[in-house]
Amino acid sequence: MKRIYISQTLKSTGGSAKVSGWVNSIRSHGKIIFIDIRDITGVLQMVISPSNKDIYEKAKQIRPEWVIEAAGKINERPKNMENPDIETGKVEMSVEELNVLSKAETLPFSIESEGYDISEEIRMKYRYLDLRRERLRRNMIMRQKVIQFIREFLIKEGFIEIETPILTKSTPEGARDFIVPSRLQPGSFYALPQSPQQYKQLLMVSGIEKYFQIARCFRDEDPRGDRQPEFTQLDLEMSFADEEEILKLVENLYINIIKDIFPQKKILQIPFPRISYSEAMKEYNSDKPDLRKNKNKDELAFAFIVDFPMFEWKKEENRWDAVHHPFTRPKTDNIDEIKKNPDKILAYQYDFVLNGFEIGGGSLRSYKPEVLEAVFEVMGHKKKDIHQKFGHMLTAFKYGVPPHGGIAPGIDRFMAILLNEPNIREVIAFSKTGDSRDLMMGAPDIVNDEQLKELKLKITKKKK
RNA sequence: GCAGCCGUAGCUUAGCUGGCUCAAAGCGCUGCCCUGUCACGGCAGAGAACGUGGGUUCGAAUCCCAUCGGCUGCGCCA
Repeated sequence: MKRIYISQTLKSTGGSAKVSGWVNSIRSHGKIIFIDIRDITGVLQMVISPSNKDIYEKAKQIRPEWVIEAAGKINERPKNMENPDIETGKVEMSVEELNVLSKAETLPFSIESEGYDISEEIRMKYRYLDLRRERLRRNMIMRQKVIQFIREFLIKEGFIEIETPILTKSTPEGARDFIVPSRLQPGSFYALPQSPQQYKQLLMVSGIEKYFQIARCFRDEDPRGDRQPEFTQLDLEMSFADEEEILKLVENLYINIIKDIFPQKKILQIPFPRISYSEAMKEYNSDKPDLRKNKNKDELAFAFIVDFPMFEWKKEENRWDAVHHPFTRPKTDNIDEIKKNPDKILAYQYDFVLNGFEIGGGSLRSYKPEVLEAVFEVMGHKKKDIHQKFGHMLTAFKYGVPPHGGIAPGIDRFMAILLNEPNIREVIAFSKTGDSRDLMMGAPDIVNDEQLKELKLKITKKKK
C-alpha cells in the first residue's frame, strides 16, 4: 500500500490507508492503546486493541518521537469521541500493520509547547528538533508561501530571476565584510556580498531590464533581535523606471501578499503613505515611524519614507558619507551644486517601513559617470581609489546604461512581523546567536594546519 | 568594543541575608496497574560535579574575582 499524508486520511474514511511519521504521543489504558502519529500535514489518532496480539505487543514498546509506519482502517469516530482540536479529529485508524522505522531517545526538550518556555540556547543547539515544533513548522511553511508568491508575482510582471555570486569583492563602503581567503591567489580574499547591489546594476547595463533575486546577504556586524549576520532580501532592480513606478510595484506586491496569505491582517492605509525624511524626523523623530494607532498585532501600517538626504557628516572620520550608498542618484545632476552644498542635496532614496521597522530600502541610481564621480569626490575618495574600487562600474556605464533603480525589502523581518514573532530567529530555519555562532554546527570553527598552509595563512593569536 | 539580565536533575524553576533544604517541585523518563483517551488517570522509582576555574571562610549553590555560554540594548549596521 502506498503511504498517504495524514491530512488525506479523512478522504479514506471507511477504507484502508497507510501513514508514516513520528509518534506524537501515547496514551495507554492497559488494554487499549492510543498512539498519535504526526507528519508534515498533521496528527492522526491510531487505536490498537489487544485483540491483535502481534500489533499490540509491538505497540507497547513504542515511545514518543519514534518513526513508524502504520496501516489499517480509517474509521469514523463514535460521535462523542471526536476531537475538534485536530484536523483529523473525526476519524481514527484501527491499526492492522505496524512497523518501527527508527527509534528515538528522549528528546532534550519538549516540542509540544510554543517553545517560549525553553532556553534559546538549547533550542538552537538542537534546532532540527526545535523545528518539529508546530510553531516553527508553521513559520517555515508561511515563509515559503510568501517567497513563492513573490516569485510568481514578479515573474508575471516580466521580471527575470538571476543568481549573483556569493564569492565576490570587498567593498570599502558600508558594513564590515565577511572575507574568504583565496587558495589560488594566496594573499587575496573574496568577500561575501552585503547585497547584490553592483551586480544588479550591471545587469541593467546588460539589458535585463527587470531583475529580481531572493538574495542571501552577509554583513559582519553585531546581530540584534531583528538582525542576523546573514539574511535574505528580495532584491530587485528595474530599468527606465522612476521612483513612482518602483514604489507602486512594491505596494501592489505587498498588498497582494497580505490579501492572499494573511487575510486576517488589516492594512491601515492604502495607498501606503509617503512621508519625506524631514517630515518623518520632525513629526515622529524617527525615519521608521510606527503609524499604528492601537499597536494591534493584526494591524499593518506600511509606509514609504522618501527624499532622504544624499550625504551625512561623519564626525569621527571628518568627512561626508552617503546616507544610503554612493550609487544613489542625487535629485540634481548639477555637479557644482553637489560638490558645493552636499548637505542640501536630497536623493531619490526611499525606505520601506512597517509597524516601526525598516523592512527595505532602495533608490534610483546614478547612471551618469560624472555624477557618480562627483559623489565619490564629496565622500573624500581620490580619483585613483575610485577607479580601483569602482572602475568596473564606471567603465560599464560608458557602454550604454539605462536609467535604473530598485529596492530590496528584507524577508526575515517582514515574516517576523507578520507571524507576530519577537525576533527574526524564529522565522529562520538555522539562525545564529548574538555572537554570530551556529550552536548546532559549532561554527565558526578552527581549520586544520593543512588548510591554512594551502591558503598561505598564519594564525598569530589563537583564542584559548 | 560597552552596559544590563541570566546559567541549579533531560526541560522549566525554587533555594541564593553562607551551616539544621549540598539540594526541592512540576513536567519528562523508567516500572507496575488501568479497554476510549486525546494535557488520560493511579502507584512506585531513577535522575544534579548547583556553567567552569580560583579565592574568602572552620564551612559556599548561596559572598568575591576571573572565565565560558545565552538574551536584550548601545556603538556598529553603505
